[in-house]
Amino acid sequence: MHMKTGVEQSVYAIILLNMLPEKAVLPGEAISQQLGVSATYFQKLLRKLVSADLIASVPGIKGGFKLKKRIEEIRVYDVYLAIEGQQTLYSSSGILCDMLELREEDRCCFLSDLMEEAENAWKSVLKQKTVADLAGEMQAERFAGKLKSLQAWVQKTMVV
Amino acid sequence: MHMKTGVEQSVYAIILLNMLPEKAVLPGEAISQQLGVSATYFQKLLRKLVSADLIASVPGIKGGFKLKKRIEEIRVYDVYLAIEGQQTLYSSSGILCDMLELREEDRCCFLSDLMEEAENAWKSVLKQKTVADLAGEMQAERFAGKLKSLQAWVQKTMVV
DNA sequence: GTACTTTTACTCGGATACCGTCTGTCCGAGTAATTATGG
DNA sequence: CCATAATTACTCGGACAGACGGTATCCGAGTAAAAGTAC
Repeated sequence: MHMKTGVEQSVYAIILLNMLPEKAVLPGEAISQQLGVSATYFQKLLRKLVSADLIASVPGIKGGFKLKKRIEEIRVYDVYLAIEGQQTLYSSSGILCDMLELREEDRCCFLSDLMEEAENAWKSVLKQKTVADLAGEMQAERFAGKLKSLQAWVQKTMVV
Repeated sequence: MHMKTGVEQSVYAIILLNMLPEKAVLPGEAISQQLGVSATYFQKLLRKLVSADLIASVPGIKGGFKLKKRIEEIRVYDVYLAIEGQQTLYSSSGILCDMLELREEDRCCFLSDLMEEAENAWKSVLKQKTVADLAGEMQAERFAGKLKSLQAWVQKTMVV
């Protein structure tokens, strides 16, 4: 039971894309290189973010990716959902029902109810925080220099 | 990202063991048979519950398992911890630190903090509910007959 | 110079392989009650 | 009848095989800008 690595990668990719000026895009390979992750695999994740309508893609030469929403409108939960899908953390295998030999209409699972409640508590934390909140925490004084380097890299690497 | 099936199995095994009279035990194979799960694999899970001090084992002929704690004192979280271990749901791969080229002492991850907060919210729900609470929900009128059958099976199957 | 073709560098989606973890099986060792054996 | 040995049915822990999902790679197809070509 472990979260996929793609969620972390996606969050920071979105923060990178947020440094782009209007109409500019970043190629997928450049992003993955900056993040230090597998290029071909990360492009699959980028496509998931496109499907989830968080980022937009531009095909062709001078193509790449850019934000579709403002990061203030992208909750961490949205990124999680885009990468992990909407399956629940827990799914009952129906042991209780089998033991009690319940009919179809009587099927129930007290454990499922509890797990659902727990999962909702978990999700609600992820829904309260936006990627903008995280980006804001990076504005601390001690990161200023490195942030500037990153922005310079974006300016240098972006196209159009 | 999915919870192991062993958690559900363990919870209902504990509820079964709770039907035992003092000093009686249930063999591992009988339990797994009642739950309808793989016998050899489930015995591994039972040993995890023993290690976690939730149940006690009696070796030798006429051996088996019985509760070590009262189910009022066993939180669903304890069962989860016994089966899944204490690893966190999320662990940072340090992408942010790598991008900002932070020194060892400056390492941080805002995402980790958020994920930890979310995980704590999730855990707290599982800590609030005991196995006794779940067993109590099974006392509903419509289950009375089947519960009695289960108890009869326990009486028939237990040893000592 | 303009219209057309070719090249280039991207995204897109599927097929496929790798690898770690969860699930499941098997075996030898330890344990304790029962049964068998010998005096 | 009593003490000892063998049998039996469990737990214990490790080794190992299989299934599955996350990770990673590769390829052909589509797309659009740029470069090249013909008139």
